[in-house]
Amino acid sequence: MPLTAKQFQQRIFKWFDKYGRKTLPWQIDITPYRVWVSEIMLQQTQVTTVIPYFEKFMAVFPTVNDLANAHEDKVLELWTGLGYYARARNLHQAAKLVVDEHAGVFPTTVDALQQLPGIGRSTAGAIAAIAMNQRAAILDGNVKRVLSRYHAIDGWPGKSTVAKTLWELAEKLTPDNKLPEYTQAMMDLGATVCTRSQPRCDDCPLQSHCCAARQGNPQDYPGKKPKKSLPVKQRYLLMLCNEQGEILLEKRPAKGIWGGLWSFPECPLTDDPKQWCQDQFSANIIAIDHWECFRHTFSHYHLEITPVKILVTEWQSKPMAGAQQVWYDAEQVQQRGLAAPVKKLLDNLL
DNA sequence: AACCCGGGGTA
DNA sequence: TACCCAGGGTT
Repeated sequence: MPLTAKQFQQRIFKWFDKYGRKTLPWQIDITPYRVWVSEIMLQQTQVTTVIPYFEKFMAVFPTVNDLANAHEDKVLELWTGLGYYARARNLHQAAKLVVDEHAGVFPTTVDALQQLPGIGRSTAGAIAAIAMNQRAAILDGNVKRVLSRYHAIDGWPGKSTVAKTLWELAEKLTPDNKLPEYTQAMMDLGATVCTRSQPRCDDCPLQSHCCAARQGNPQDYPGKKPKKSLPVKQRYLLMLCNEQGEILLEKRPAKGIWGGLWSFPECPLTDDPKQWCQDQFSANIIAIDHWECFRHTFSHYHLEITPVKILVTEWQSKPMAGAQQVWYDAEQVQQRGLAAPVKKLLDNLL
């Protein structure tokens, strides 16, 4: 016989009292703003990575008002290295909406929260449950893993039928009280016991009623995403340096890869970077140095980057369509939002 | 190298 | 509804 919802919750609460995490930065001084920022950062990113970013972010933007009034460049700078930069742009946009359309007060229903950019069903549920003690379900990666094992639910949770089943389960098991504790407990259980590989079933409060544990194959749940082979793109990244020791960066368009971040000018591998540089910029090239090619992988393609360091004089910039280009010194470069490989190259350059 | 992740956008 | 897009870290 499966556990009733009440019995399930009792086991979860008892486990959380003993083993749950209670001193994460966003669990201290709980406010909707702090919970919201933490939940956005925790999408796609693990707790240990998020902590220093969260601390820095809160030091610079202590309130939603501070964030709303910030420049996007500053927000992206603080996001550098976290990835999925649309999260930062949505966060900034949502802060403006909270200030302009909700008088600086977070909406208090799941539906209203979900209207804000970057907040979907699970994140809305987490904010409502953790910061507002509302009866709202979450279904993040941890909870998907716990529930799909507990009920041996086959199939990849990215499929709508599987997601629907999991959401129904999550809603049914959500208690009426102590929502912050329950929500944190489910995430903690997935993060520390019901882990993706080598789950510690002997330490799990649900073991005796877990279908996957009984079958002896918890690692088979949740079902895996169907994989496809990734195409490879090749690019030169042109690290243009002038005689003042400055470096040319250009702001990327808001949409697409590395949206809104600062990067090096790119040229296709089919072109000669020296020729391309002269054509594009009417630059006088003093020295050119090809660095070793390396690979950066996105979720949908591999990018093979060949960095080329080019020392130029007699700079005549031809304005490129929509490209904002600026010469930065070593100091200023660090204060821009940068994609991880660009940051790595700049670190080597300086 | 394979795998994981919550939400936005589009056909 | 069913895809595609987006970037890091971990295993």
